[in-house]
Amino acid sequence: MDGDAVPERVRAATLTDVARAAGVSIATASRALNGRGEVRADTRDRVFAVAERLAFRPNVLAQNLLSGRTGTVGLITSDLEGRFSIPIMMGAEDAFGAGATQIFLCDARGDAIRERHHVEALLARRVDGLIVVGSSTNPRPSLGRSIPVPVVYAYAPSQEASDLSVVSDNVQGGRIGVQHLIDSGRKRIAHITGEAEYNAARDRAAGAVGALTEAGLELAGGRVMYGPWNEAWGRGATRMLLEHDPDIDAIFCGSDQIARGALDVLHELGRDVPGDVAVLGFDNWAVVTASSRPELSSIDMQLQELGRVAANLLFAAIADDEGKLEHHQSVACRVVVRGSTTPTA
Amino acid sequence: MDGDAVPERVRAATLTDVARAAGVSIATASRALNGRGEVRADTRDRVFAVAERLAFRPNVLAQNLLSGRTGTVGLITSDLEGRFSIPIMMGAEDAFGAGATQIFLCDARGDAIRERHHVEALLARRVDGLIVVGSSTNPRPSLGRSIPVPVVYAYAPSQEASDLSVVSDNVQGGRIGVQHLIDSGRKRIAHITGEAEYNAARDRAAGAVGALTEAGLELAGGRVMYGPWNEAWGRGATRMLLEHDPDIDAIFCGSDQIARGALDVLHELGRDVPGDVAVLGFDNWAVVTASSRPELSSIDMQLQELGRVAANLLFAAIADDEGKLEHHQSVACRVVVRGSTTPTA
DNA sequence: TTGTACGCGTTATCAC
DNA sequence: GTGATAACGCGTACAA
Repeated sequence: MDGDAVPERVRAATLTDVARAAGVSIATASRALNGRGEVRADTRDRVFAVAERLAFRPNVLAQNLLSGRTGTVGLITSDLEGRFSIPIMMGAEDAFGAGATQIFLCDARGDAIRERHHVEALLARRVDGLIVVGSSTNPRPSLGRSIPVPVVYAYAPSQEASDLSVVSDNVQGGRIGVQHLIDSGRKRIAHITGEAEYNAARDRAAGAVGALTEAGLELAGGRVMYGPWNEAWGRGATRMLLEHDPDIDAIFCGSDQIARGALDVLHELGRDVPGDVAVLGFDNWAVVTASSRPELSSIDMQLQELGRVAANLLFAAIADDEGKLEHHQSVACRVVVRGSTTPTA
Repeated sequence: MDGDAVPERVRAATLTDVARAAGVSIATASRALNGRGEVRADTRDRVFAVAERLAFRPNVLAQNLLSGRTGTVGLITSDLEGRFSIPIMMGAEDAFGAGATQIFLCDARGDAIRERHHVEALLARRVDGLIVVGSSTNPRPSLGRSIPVPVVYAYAPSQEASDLSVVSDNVQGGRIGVQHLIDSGRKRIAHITGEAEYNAARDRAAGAVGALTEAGLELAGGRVMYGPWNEAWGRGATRMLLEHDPDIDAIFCGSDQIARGALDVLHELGRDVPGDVAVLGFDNWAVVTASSRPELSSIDMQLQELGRVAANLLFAAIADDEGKLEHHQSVACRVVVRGSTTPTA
């Protein structure tokens, strides 16, 4: 009752199976398949044919046990929505190259206990290294020195200066945002951003104010407007701003969601964007930028690039055993221009 | 120059190290640590103390090589933003329990070649099973029968009926959406949704229309309005709807983004939500629901639960070798009520 | 060119 | 109660 209807799964073939079927020793089979040493051409072909037929896949576990390296890396995140960690993971995947290294993704859900637990599990699996992705840009506690493999902190740096960290350059992000607005002819530029408790907010503001000062301009509204990271604050702050300073011609926002709120209020009040007022966001989050009217210009943190850099750093640390690595690296942001800062052609 | 300043990493301790340090054989050490067989209490304590001191972690690779099981599962997604796969992964992580099973996350980026590649890499790592998360709810090609481990298709079912699939019950989702609107006193209910090429759109529409018919009501607007899955369509469709049928009292949308568009237009036209018109979304995507005015009621697909179900099914398939499993499972949606369908107290 | 034998770190099965 | 020893699947010196 089972001959063909239910194709039962067969045990995966081992090198021994291949060797036996090809009528050679496992050493020869191994050499043939790995291209090591000298193997006669027809022997090699026979082995390959058999391996193909049996769908032989070398047992990576056994290889690892021998080599001491697993070709796996753990990525621990606390970013529940995966908004930051997914692009970072994709970048890391890229950098690790075609399947040579695979990534265990773990979600600590902001819980230190759970994080510790995942670290233990990953170490038991003998990962070659760890990437820890923070949930905000604020420095986070180090996992400590007792970990037998290299650790790279991505997005959120470690509080420990001797650890390896890769972060976004938010100061530069703030700077190029303002530069873009100045370049498109704006002079009265305001800055609405998130909570001052976040380094991201303070750094972006510092960059923005710095660029304004260098250009001999003052911040419109008189001060950086810190508040919640949401649309409601974007709306509220924009209203306050326009009341106090009706002739502003650009609003640089610390997040796309804040910018979205700003856009909505400007629209309600009949201000033309970008004609009267330009609006620039931060994060370049497609969900928000694409659905705004007009489409939202934004600063992109290049998280995928950040993932690549983190992966390369980890890779180097694994290989060099922390020879001479740059312990703190930062990834530059770039401006993505859309209709909210420049008139569409 | 290196005694303490640069705490060089040490090789991870092995069972042999522990045994030697404790002055026992590796067999005894193993027994003591695993609680197998009889070991004298003080011997056990000594072994534990040494293991603790050396930060001994059993090499899972070696254990796996012996047991033939790795306690790992591959999760392959094509959902670039991770909007669906992240909650599904979290659910799976939950179901697999505390660190007993770990998940390799791979992003195929919608590319069949890359997917195949990841499958191969995962099989080489001897994962115990595979979860494949689709990017839409449309049935997707099967990975085929040649895979030596169980495969569960999540979110998007496999085209192959004999494969294991877990999906959201979109028909039921459409049904409970309409029921909620009827329960809150609505009678002229319209339905704006995504592209008809998507099963998700058609299924939700079918459920919605079914529930209306059962209640003796007709669909306002005369037909299901299919269109792009974005805010712009939500806005356009809502305008058309109100022109043709000004006295509708509820709009059920096939996605939160479409609903967001509908809300914006209603707001522009001075219609009160939910007083004049109720708006109900689908996906319960916090980013959108929380930033809407008023906050958006929505249908939740319970993706985390879906992940749990998929993981349990996979687990059962691994254990039972596909004994008597329900090959096709679906997860019910639920209504999440917020201000856009019921007046806030 | 090919085969034999060892070791990677565990667990399990024997003896003692 | 404890200690040798054989697996697990592979790569590789070494011998043939």
